[in-house]
Amino acid sequence: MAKKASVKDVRRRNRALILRHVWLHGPTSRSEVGAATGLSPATVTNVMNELLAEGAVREEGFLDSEGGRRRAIVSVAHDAALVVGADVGETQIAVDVFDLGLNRLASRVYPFKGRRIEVGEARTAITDQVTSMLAELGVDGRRVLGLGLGVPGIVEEDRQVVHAEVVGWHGADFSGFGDHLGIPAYIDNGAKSTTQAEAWYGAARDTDHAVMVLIGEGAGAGIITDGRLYRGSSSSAGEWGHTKISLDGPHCRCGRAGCVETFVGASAVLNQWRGPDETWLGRETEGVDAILTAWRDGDPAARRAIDGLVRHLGLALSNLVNLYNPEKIIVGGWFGDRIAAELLGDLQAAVRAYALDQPGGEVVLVRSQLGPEAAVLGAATLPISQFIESGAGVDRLTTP
Amino acid sequence: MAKKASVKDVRRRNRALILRHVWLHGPTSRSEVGAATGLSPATVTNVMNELLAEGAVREEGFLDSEGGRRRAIVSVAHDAALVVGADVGETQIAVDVFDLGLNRLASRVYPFKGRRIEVGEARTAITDQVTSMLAELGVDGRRVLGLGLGVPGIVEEDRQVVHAEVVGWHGADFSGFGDHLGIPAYIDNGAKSTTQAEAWYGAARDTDHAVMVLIGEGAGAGIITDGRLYRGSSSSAGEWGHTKISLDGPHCRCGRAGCVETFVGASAVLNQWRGPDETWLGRETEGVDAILTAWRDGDPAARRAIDGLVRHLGLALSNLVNLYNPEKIIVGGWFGDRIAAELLGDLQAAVRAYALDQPGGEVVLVRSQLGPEAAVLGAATLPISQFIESGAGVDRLTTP
DNA sequence: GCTACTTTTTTCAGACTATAAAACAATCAT
DNA sequence: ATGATTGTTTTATAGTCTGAAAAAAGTAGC
Repeated sequence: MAKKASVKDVRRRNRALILRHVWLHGPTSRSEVGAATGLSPATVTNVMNELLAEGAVREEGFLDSEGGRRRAIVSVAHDAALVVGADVGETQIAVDVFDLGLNRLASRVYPFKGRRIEVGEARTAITDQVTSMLAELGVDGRRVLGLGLGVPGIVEEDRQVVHAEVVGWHGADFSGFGDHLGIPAYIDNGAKSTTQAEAWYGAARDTDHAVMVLIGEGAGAGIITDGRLYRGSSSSAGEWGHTKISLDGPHCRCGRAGCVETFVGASAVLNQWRGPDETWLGRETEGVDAILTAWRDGDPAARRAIDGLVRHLGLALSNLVNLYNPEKIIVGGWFGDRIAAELLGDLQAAVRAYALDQPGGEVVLVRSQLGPEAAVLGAATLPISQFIESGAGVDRLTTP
Repeated sequence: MAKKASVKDVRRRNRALILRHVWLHGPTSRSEVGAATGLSPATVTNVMNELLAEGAVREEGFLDSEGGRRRAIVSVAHDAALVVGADVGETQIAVDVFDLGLNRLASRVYPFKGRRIEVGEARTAITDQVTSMLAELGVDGRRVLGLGLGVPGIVEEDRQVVHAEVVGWHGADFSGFGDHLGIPAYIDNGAKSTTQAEAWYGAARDTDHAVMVLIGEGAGAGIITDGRLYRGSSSSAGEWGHTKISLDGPHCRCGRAGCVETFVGASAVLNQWRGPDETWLGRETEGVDAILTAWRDGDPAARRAIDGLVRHLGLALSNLVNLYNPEKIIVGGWFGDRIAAELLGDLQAAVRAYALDQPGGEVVLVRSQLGPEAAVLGAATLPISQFIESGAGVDRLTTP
């Protein structure tokens, strides 16, 4: 239930409010922060002085005068620390190192195309990459604010345990991960962290209520409510890919039938087109190029397959619309992005047709803005999000 | 986005915290409130004195000593004000008057079985009933804390506009309702307010994450997250009855096809049994008795129909499990209650089979506890909920 | 260069909060 | 009776935001 409040919570919350504004809308000025947050100038000054002293933000230069005293520019102290983002995708693990302004300083990829990856291998691969990248950059682990990890499946938030039936992870334990690197680790479902990235820097900027769907081989979703990621009781909220839209549809890799994935996933659509005999393993992207070309050329089988995709995806999205009533749906993922490029209008029409009038009439479909980068970027937002929401009470910043 | 905080918010929140505990777990004592909320004894005393002075709570007697000073009993000041709950159901409007302890003081029903009710008629009926009930009780409107209204369809919270396609209400305007009665009116979707009642007094007591489904002719749902009703961007969250589990299922009264309602609603199941030629209009409850009897007697057609119901409902519920990961699912509504009485085990098994292992393995299905009373009771919780969450800053209480 | 005005930022006093510690109150056990 | 125990209130203190006043740093006109 709800927790008690004390005066200290007020400061923590207002610190977070101010810090978030500097982070997402900065560089900015004190007066603008005051206007945006509703806090009095006195409080803004007060809090900002704390943040400056702690090295979380920095003053750099002035804005031109508007007839009076110049506004001092405050921005994130980019180089006060580093963050690491790692994303366990469908075919590779990507690890990037960023500064606090989320500028990419280093990037590595660990591919495992065409096979499953075990938990142990994933842990080792990430640890090795981070170690060597930091060594290359000549940086100590203590200068890293945190390591964000995006993984498939359901993440139990407190226990750091991952359940990803479709890749064979049953209760995979990630607790203590990052300990021997000396870096605090944060873990979340990849679709959720990717959604966070689009919410901060992409198509869902300044949107209070949005749903992002990520479609590749599988399908995932992230839900933004009141400007924040909605997690539900144990972070399983949004396991949309395995909600069912048919009692007896195609067989799914989760062991059940009728899942959304089996209708809108890339190879599902390819199989609809050319039948289950032709295997697309390892060359799904070519396949998708091919079907889209065939579709444009009027190939009847491709038409049928794409038409079926639009209808099933429209229906599956309309369920999210009825249940969450978002202002926007962002379509992403490598396959989702290609579909959106060609079919956004058709999809929008299908969603309108299937959803109830009121929520359906208000929702707008858009294509993801950040593309493939969003996943790693999103993972890196995990430590930063934690940093901001906690009110930045961390001593990992190098005070100048 | 998030709002700024000030010291006054601290008080408001802690007042709400204390008041909620007295309301839901009272009668109680100051020390117990302190233990439950985590607040210091000093703060509890301080806040409690305010609430006593304002007439929101009352001291009545003492608990037996446990080896030291006796604990003073504090409880809700039952007769400090009244609340009215009104529920627009599928066949009738029910209006009840309660005291603040939610003891029923008067009750009225306005039936409209077998036809639709217009918005204007509903408004008039409710107004008339409330007026005459208050007159009968000899109470002035100013002594009423508020009027809670549960309606079908989607309620836009701020604008007080209702969209209920299935009963023909398109943008029905309820703003200003209650004004000429001199009573503040609060309106919400009936499934949501009913869920609130079960969360406060019924099967979802002390449960942080629960989903309640209400099944009658149609189907609705209410979602409890972190102990509170989840509303989404404009209160449409939980429009489960018109999510779709088939592309080309039976025709729905909302004008589309494949809706959950068309598989699990009462007459849908009856039609499955005896075919669409036999009409059950006006005698659905008899029909349900009949099919359940036939099912127990082993009638093959009844078996098929009930079996289909279990599978479709299990699937539809599993989608909610995957999306919200509740600890409990409460099955209610007049038809849902009968199904639950007979088939809860089968339903639970079906949900487990269709949902992902992790969320599915944890969820428990239970039958609603409050029965048909829940709807009106839930409507009455709307003003009370508002009263509590606002920190009880209202001058409608008769100070003794 | 000087003055008047504007805009931004800081300082300061005031009003509220929660809390820890101490005091007070009321009861029980011996 | 007396001391221990439990519940409640009082008191002193530290932390919070805010409005008003002050200060800082410009611009514009002359």
